[in-house]
Amino acid sequence: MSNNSAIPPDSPESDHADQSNFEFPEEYFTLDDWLEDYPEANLSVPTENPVNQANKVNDSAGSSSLLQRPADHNRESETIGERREFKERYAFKTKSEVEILDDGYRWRKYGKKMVKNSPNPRNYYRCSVEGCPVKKRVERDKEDPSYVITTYEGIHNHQSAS
DNA sequence: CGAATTTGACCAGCGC
DNA sequence: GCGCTGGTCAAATTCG
Repeated sequence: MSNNSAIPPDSPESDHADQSNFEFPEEYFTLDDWLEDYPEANLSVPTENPVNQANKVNDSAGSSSLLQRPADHNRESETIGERREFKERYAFKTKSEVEILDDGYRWRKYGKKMVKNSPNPRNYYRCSVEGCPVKKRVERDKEDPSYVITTYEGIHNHQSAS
């Protein structure tokens, strides 16, 4: 953690469940930032090259630029010998007390696992809507339990159902 | 009653 | 070849 300078003292977690105008907390990090703090994840996570991945970078006030659909982010992986199905992956680090942030979609927990990188368990969620290949991975920060790392994987192909 | 959640076990991939 | 970590599924349970 060396890129965070301004942390809002307020954490809207149970303020309101408005799926139509849902907004991510002001404090969040991109996958790139996440990998900076968790270089080990880069080794385990089959992500692409983090070098040209900085196309969705934000400066400080860009809050909705990351919330857009990752349509421009999907691309086939070709690289190294074996081609693997590239999947859209978005990691956000938010300051929340609860990991069940209502983002407008219904998530069904399908697994819990304890990772070695953190003393905290990692929760696996999946979209309750059939046909939605979207998966969500929620994990608490190993140093700051107040922070929650939410990793979205996939794209919703249906309207927000709640 | 139905759906969602829980925990445990199993499986797969990768490393050594 | 074996071990480890991570991920997923399944069955049982609980809540609404």
